[in-house]
Amino acid sequence: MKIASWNVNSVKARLPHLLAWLEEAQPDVLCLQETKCLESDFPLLEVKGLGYRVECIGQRAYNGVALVSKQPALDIQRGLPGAPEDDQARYIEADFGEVRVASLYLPNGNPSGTDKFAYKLAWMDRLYDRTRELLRREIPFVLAGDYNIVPTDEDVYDPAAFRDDALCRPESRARFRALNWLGLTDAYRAFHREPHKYTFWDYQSGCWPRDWGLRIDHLLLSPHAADRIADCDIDKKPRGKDRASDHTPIWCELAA
DNA sequence: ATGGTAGCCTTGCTA
Repeated sequence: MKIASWNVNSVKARLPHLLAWLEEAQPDVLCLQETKCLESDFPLLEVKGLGYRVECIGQRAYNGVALVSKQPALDIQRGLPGAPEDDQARYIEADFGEVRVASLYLPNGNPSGTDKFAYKLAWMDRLYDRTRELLRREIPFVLAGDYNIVPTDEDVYDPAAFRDDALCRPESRARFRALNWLGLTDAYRAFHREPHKYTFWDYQSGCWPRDWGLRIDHLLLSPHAADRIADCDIDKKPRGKDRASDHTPIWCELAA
């Protein structure tokens, strides 16, 4: 079972690249972030034309997450529990066979020290609580998405320049570590130890051609899912296309 | 030299 995650930075602007990647990579479940459209505006027909189903939550212009899958999504959870007043479209979770998959778009949180940063930390606390609830069920699950967290200084091209960035702040990293210490596995790091491997390259300043990137898109696996992991990698090809997203897909393969 | 780019249905905000 192949599970992937990709922040597409507008599903409508990225539709040709999305369709091409689905055809080529053939994921069983693809988690999308920053779809940037209402659910009613998601390009369903084109995606369904490739044999995929879509479950999504959206809002106008910002955020938006989706689960694109070959088999139907069951027991769908829309939104991250714990804050009924939070109307940002950043979390959706569902069962695909016996594996539960979440597509999450964690708040960026910049600038550090503002209400946006506080929202990021509070959102991470809610994700921690949700993860504990899922672990209690003792099922295989994958938390996939744009975490907006650079786990260590080996995951950013210029650690000094990003020291005070919300993606690198100690408060952000501590919460990401706490999540991992619940017993989750960073799928990429289970297969690749080399530093300075990235999933995001800013549009500005020639970051892509210089390989100035960040590793901020992650697949975190529950123990039962980690037992089955067969492979994981970052697919850099989509980032090199014209009119690319600033993120590129990451995927993992779980043995049957 | 505090720049640069992309996407939003915007005239600034978010990233």
